[in-house]
Amino acid sequence: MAKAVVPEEKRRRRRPTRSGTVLSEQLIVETALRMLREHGSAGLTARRLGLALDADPSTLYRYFRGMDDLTLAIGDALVGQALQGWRPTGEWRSDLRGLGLRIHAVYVGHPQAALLTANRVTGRAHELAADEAILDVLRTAGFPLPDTVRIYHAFIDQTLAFAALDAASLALPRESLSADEDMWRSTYARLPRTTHPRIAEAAPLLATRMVDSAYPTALEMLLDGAAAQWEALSARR
Amino acid sequence: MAKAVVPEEKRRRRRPTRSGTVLSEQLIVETALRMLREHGSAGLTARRLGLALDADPSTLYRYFRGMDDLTLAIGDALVGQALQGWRPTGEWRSDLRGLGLRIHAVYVGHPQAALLTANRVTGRAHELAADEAILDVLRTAGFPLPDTVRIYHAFIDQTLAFAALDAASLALPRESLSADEDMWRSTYARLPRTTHPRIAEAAPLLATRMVDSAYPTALEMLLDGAAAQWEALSARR
DNA sequence: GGATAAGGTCAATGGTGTTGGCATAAGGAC
DNA sequence: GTCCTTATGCCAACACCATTGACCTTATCC
Repeated sequence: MAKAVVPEEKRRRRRPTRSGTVLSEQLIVETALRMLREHGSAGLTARRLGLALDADPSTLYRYFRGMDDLTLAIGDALVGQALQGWRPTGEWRSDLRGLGLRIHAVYVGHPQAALLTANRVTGRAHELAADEAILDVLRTAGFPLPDTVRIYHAFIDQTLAFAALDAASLALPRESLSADEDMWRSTYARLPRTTHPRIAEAAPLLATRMVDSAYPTALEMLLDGAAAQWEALSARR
Repeated sequence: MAKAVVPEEKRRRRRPTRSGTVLSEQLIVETALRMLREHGSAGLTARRLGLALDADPSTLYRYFRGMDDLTLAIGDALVGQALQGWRPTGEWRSDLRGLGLRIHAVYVGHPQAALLTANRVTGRAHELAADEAILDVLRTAGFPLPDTVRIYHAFIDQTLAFAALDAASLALPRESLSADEDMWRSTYARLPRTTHPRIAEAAPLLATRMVDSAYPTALEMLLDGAAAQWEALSARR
């Protein structure tokens, strides 16, 4: 077996599978995303994916070096989806806010996939495009290079970190096999006031609060910090 | 086989394994932590853990309901380690800072384990104790219940989210089997200026910056926000 | 000292990713 | 239109995984 995988743009022969479907990198990733949504983040297996595609599992290795490579491709597809149709307005603050919320929203919209990919560095095309876009927004706004890099770092890490965490809390309760079933109701709300008074008094509020994401608030605080820096800069000019 | 696992405090008979070692929940978790550090986050398997303990893999099921249950126990051990020796000073701001940095530090100190556990809700003793402590700090400081819950939510989510992300970037490069090998040097630094000008110009700075964690900065901003709220509160009194 | 059952062990089941060898048909050359 | 090359799908096999039911040994209690 050839160790190297033929890159998508070099593919010429499109031989249909036994049952007639014609494979492609895109079709495989899309099917994988659907399977993740339906079967949970542990439900993506080579055999099942082959079954869903009406193809032998080993065929996947003509398109990806392995399941890990496929995982990275799925992650990059999410980033690409987030960037789709986005255009810079020229106002750095709303541009960053838009990018952050878009990325976060797409990940949260595919929680099972996000769980697998949110803390991976893919190095693939869409991820590079996103990084380039963020850096460009900051540089175009006039931030010096060191500030640009610092803000970029905080921004992208915060976005991805919250995306992963929020995805996890969305994905896990639906995992049919996972034992994490609504821990907030089953455990926290039933703690006796004598041993855990603070949790007990806060339990009702916690139950409603913990469902929402803290990301929008945290993002706005980060943008506030960047804005303050920009003010200091223009004052010194 | 009994479906129920005998809880640690109920264990009475301590029968040594064939090779003489005496098992316990604590010993298993400690061994698992060591294996995670040595073999990476995918290197913790029942078979290998059994081998390391000189016991049959199936013995583990006398102590945990399954590998997932063991994972939660590992996570709770990390939280316990973070809380060990911590005492509230009465100054809410430094108390929260201390708790956040401690939790983050322990997770980052066990990256492979953190990767597995950081976005799980264990509902076990140490996690409950940590939540109780955070809530108590805020309530004792005089925050009303709704504010307490909101700040608690942002604080714990941000801490765990960054812990997971930072752990991932620390753990993956050492994963022997993972293809993610120093992506920043191998891919980002070699991008041509023509297609990715912003990444190209920032590459040297990025390479040094991206190694550090953005958590301390983000934590301080969160505390600033909480302090501003506290000021507004005391002004209204 | 004997009874009881906790807890360690064995063997088996059905799942997983991955690979080498093989067959077949797609598409270029003429 | 026919032939050749080889890309690409398929099959069978391998080594690993978690989990479980039955068995047996021995620590602990009375």
